[in-house]
Formats: sequence, structure tokens, C-alpha cells
Amino acid sequence: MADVAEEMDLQVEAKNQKEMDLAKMRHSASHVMAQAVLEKFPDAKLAIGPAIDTGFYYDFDLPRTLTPEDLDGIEQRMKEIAAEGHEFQRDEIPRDEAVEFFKDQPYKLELIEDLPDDEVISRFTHDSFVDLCRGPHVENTSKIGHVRLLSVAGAYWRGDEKRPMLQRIYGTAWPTEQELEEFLQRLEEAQRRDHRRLGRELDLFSVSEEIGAGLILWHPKGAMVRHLVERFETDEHLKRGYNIVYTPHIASEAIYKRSGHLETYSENMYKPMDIEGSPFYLKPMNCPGHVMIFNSDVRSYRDLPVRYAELGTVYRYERSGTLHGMLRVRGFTQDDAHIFCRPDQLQGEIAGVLDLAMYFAEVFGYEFEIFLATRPEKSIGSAENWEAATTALSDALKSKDLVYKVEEGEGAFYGPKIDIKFLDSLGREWTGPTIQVDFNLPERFDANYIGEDGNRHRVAMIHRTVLGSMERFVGGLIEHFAGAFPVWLAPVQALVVPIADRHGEYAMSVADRLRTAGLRVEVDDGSDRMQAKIRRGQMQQVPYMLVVGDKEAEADAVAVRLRSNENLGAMPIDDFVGNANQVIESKSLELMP
RNA sequence: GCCGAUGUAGCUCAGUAGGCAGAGCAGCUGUUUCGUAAACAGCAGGUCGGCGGUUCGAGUCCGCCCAUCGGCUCCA
Repeated sequence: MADVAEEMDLQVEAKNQKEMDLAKMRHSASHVMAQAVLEKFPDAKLAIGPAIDTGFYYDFDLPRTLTPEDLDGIEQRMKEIAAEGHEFQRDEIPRDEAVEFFKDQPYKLELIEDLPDDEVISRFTHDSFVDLCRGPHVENTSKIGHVRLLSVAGAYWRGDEKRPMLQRIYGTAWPTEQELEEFLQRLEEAQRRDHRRLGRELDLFSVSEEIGAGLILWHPKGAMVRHLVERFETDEHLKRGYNIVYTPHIASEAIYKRSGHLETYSENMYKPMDIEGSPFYLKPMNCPGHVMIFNSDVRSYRDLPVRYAELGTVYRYERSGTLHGMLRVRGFTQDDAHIFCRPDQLQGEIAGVLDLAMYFAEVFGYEFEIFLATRPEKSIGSAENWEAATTALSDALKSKDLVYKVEEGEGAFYGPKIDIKFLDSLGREWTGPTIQVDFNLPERFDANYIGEDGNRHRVAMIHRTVLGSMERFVGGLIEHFAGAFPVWLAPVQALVVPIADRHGEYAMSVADRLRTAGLRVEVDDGSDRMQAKIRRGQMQQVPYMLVVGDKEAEADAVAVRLRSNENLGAMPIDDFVGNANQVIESKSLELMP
């Protein structure tokens, strides 16, 4: 038993080894791809070609833009090179020789220039292709795995928009054909779940060119999902001692001067509008408003902590090319809150937020990963404050027995933070809760409280969100559940399906009873055959389809079909209502108790 | 914003060589009244993303603009 930890270590090591092998294989595949590209375009300038989580890429400066047909040809040639089994050979060369050797490759020259003086410069050669590379590589080109080229995209040299735009070819490589197929199927599955596609198919939301890019129109069904999430969110906050506040959507320039947003955040703020000669801004953040509420009165240490929560709608400028469905928008509603407390209350307050975050993760069925970001190089606030706040964050995490990873220097300039990433049912990461300690705003707004000693003290401030924004969160939910929301969130929970016209009246009476019992119900009283009605219900991911015909009308029953394709047969209406309400009240992810 | 691609009916898409704008699904009307994932027939539906240009004639060719999609973070 003593060896459990050791066993775990071995597993971690094995996992790391596997990842390294995969990266080695993929990076080697990128070299083979570069050879194929260079054969096709002898004048190509090579940039970099690393392995990434999903495969690999290589950036090229080419005489013309690539087409999908080019990719087919390049992939074909890669397979030939792989079949020929050329050995990867490493050699080291002095810096001046490297400069001479890569004299026609400006990007490689720049890379060499940036290498530290004492760095060994190495090349890898296979067949006719030589690349500046640290390695490592697989032994020969036959070991690059099962490769598929995926897409071509623009990418700035070194990610810098002031530098040349290169062409990047993305590919993936896997040890076996089967793993490649599984990966491609996961890609398809992700496409099938895309919230933009499901948003249209399930009539949840849309974006109108005439309203404007990056601005979400919530249709009744999507709005219902959002409403239910918000209601749950609000109830939980009230239970946990938060006070709800509302702050305006626009505010005068003065406040953003004082908060510092005009200095540090103006890139994301819209141009001001003129109100009787004074500039007003659309609010990009809710914090200044909450601070003003805190400052509207003298606060005693006995009043603290104060927790202001707002489903606050903010508007931020995002560059047109970065917009993405509901996930990256220009106007969105945060489930925002600011906690004002004494420094000695920080840890407890942070623990409270963690508790809430963990509860939400559980209810929505997300796994999660936690990151603690510490003081960056450029920062404000005293070393003692940073130390105390960072300790409060980590102690709060420890008090909840939560495992976390420290990200040194990744905190905001105004304070350390905890970032929690939700992992959805496909294992993909989503922005989750964040908890930030803020040293900046209390200073700028002189936010304080009267202590036991009768003196003024600087208040401690926590900025936190649990769901992020309603747009991003609901967009994430759509993909997480592939549109099949748990019953408590389903916009339509039950679809009553009369078999023939003569059952219409009974169907209506069933629907009325269910509505009275609090369920969201629709009746499909069209002249389609039952099969067609069920099909529509299935495609709309309605959890319960209630078929009613002669037998059911006679027995005061409904025949319950679940969207999981299970047919439960006839059930007294009261039994169905009891079951459904149990599922709904418990926010179960199952369809039946 | 930048690179590339795309934009035709509510949705998915076809449209050949520049010569009267099409299909399936959805919608509407009628027939059918049916027991667990698509009944049958008919009808209607379009500023071909927008603006400008070339042409006798533009969905098709050219220019500008808008929007959408894939990227621009994973650093030999």
C-alpha cells in the first residue's frame, strides 16, 4: 500500500513519456512536410514547425497561396518520403557555419541570431532536407505515424502582427491508423456539437448582420436556458449572503479616468458618446459602479464583508476577426461580484467563492482544473500585500483540499488570481470561475472602512465571476450537452404527441395538467404521423415525448418515450409528473429518478 | 485588424460557356387519422450579402464595402 504514491509517479512519468514520444513523432512529421513543401516550392522560406496538442504545423513564406489541392499533393508526397524510411541525422555546427548554411533562409537566420552564445547549434537531416532544429526526432521517416494534413491558415511570423504573414499548414499524426481515425471522429463530433450550428437548429440564438457583429439575439428557447441559469445563479448568491445591485450601462469619463480603465483598458472600450458636452462611455466592466456603491456610505468593520453581485452587461471592443458565435462577442453579461472585506477575511471569502464554484461545476457536470497566478514583473502594490493575498488564495485552496497548479508571474498587474478551467464532456477547456484580489481600485477610489480602533483602513477587494459571461457559459453548455440539456434546463421539457386527431382534446388536457405542475410543455397537434412528431421531438432534444392514444385517454395516462430512445410505456400522469419534478428539482443529469 | 476561403429561398446546397434563378427539407393548402426517428399531392417562397463598374445582357467578369468560416497563443 505504501507504493501507491510511487505507482502514481510511475503513471505520471509514463504519461509524460507517451506525450514526449507523440511530440517527437509529430515534430518529425513537420520536417517531412517541410521537405515536401520545399520540393514543390524550391524558393520557400521556412519559419518554424513545432508539435502541438493536436498534431503539428509548419510556417512557410511561399510565392503563392496554398489551395486544398496543394495539401493533398503534399500529404501524398509525405507518405512517399515516409515509405522510403530516410534516417534522421543530427549534427552540430559552429554558429558562423550555421549562418553560412542558412544564408538563404532569413527566418532561420533570425532564430540563430536569437540563440544564446553558448547554445549548441544543431541540424537535423533526412533525405534531401536539412533543418535548423534542436530535436529530438524519430529514427527515420517511416516512424512519423499516420498523418493527415488538416488546414492552411495565415499566421504572423512570431505571432507579431507587425511582421510578415506566413502560411501555416496544420496537420496531425498518430501512432496508429485507428488513433488517427478516432481523432478525426472527435473533430467531427466537435463540429456536430458546435454551438453556432445547434443554436440555429434548436432555435436558441442568432446574430444579425443588421443588428451588428458580435451581438447576440437570444431567441425564446435560448433565453429560457439563460433565464434558468440566471435564476439558479441568483438564488445561490442570495443563499450565500450576496446583495444584488444594478449599475448603469453608461458612465462618465470621470469614473474611468479614476479607475484607470482609460489608461489600461481603452483598447477594449468603445469611443465615448457626447452627453451635453461631457463624454460618456459604454461600460466595459462593472467594478467602478460597485466601488461607488461601497463608497456611498461610511463602512464599519462590522459591515464587512460586503458582497455585491450583478448580472452586469458590459460592452468591449473585439477585433472583427476574433468574433466567434456566443463565445467571443462584443456585448455580454457577466455574473459579476465584488467582495469588500477586511484583510483577515480574505481567505474565508475566497474559500466561499471556491465552494460556490465547485457546486456549479458539479451541477453542470464539468470536471475542472485550477491555476493560481502569482505576481507578474509589472505590478502595483506592496510586496507584503502580494504575499498576504497570494497566501490567502493558496490557503483557501488548501482548506478545500483542492489540487492546483501555480503559474508564476501570470497574475494581473493589480493582484494575484485563481483561474478555474471547466473541462467539458469532450475534455475541452472552457473559461470557468476566476477569483482576483485587487489592490488597485481600493487605492484609486480610496475605499476604506472604520476599524475597531476607530481609524480608517484600506478595504480588501475581490473581483470574481463564477460562470464568466452568460453568452460564453450558455454557448459552452450547448456544446457540453450537445444540445441535450438536462431536464431542468430544457426549454421544452415534454412534447405531447397525440396519435390521431381524435386524441387532440385529451392531449391538450394532459398539457394543461403538466403546465399546472410547472412543466414546460408543447403539444404537436399537426396532421403528421406520430413517427414524424417523435422524430421532430428527438431532433429538438426534448427530454420527454408523451404519446397519447385511445389506451392512454382511457387510463388517464401517457406513454413516456425518453430522448435516449427508451420507451417506458404507459404511466399514470401523476406518476410521470412526480418523476419529472423529482428530476427537475434535483437538477439531475438523468432523465428519470 | 491581418492572411486565406466563403456568401444563391427560413435551412442544406446545385447553377454548366455571361443569355428567362433550381432541388431537398421547412412553410402553407388539401387528402390521410396512423402506436414510438420523415404519409401523399399541390401551392407559395429570391433586392443571388451590399454598393459601384464592364457588357446589348451579370448569380456568373472587375473594384470597394459588409458579414461568416479557418487561423494569427502552443516559439529550431
